[in-house]
Amino acid sequence: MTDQLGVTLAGLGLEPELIAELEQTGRLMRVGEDVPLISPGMRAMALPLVIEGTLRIMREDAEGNEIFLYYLEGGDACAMSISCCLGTQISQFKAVAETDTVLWMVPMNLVDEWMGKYRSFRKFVIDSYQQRFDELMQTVDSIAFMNMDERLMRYLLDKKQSSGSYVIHKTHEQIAQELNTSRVVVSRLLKKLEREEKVELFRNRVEVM
DNA sequence: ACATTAAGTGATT
DNA sequence: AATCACTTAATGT
Repeated sequence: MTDQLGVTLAGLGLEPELIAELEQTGRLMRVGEDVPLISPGMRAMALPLVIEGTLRIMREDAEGNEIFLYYLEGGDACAMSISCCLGTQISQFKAVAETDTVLWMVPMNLVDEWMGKYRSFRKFVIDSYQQRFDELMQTVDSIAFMNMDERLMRYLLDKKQSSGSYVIHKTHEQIAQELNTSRVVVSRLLKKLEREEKVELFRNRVEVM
């Protein structure tokens, strides 16, 4: 078995001492596809670093309506859990494994300590925060200013990029839930995109051209 | 063969 | 864009 953790950490540009600490104090966690990692209201005890797979980050209201926000991929840290750690400690977001995912969980108290101790870690956290913020703003834009068809197309392309595959294994119903709209609307828009030859439709599957 | 789930579509608001 | 109502197609038992 290859040391995927080592590979991931090496790509982050961190000090060797920090990497050693990371490897010593963290623990491995596997999350199966569609298994929720955290829901709003839960307390985050550790900072998840994605080693393999993808996490889907969503906003969810009390009625269970949810909106897709962005994906976390290999090498990404969950910036929102850092805000949990430094602030209220209560999650405002929902994270679900999009595929089978391997995570390296780092205790929150150490995250705080390392921010002061290691320059590279401070930069990593801030950069990661900046990246998430940018993605979040794109999503805000798409919800506020874009039509549903543009939003859908953006969602499909986003998914394509994060998974590295043009095949999307989701039902119209699932897509509708993530965009917080109705299945009928998604079906209609997908059909339109198919006529424009931007996608191809199958049962339980959408292929992006 | 029957039930269930996914997807397509017209009409209405 | 949302909802209803209905149809058709695919899949599971």
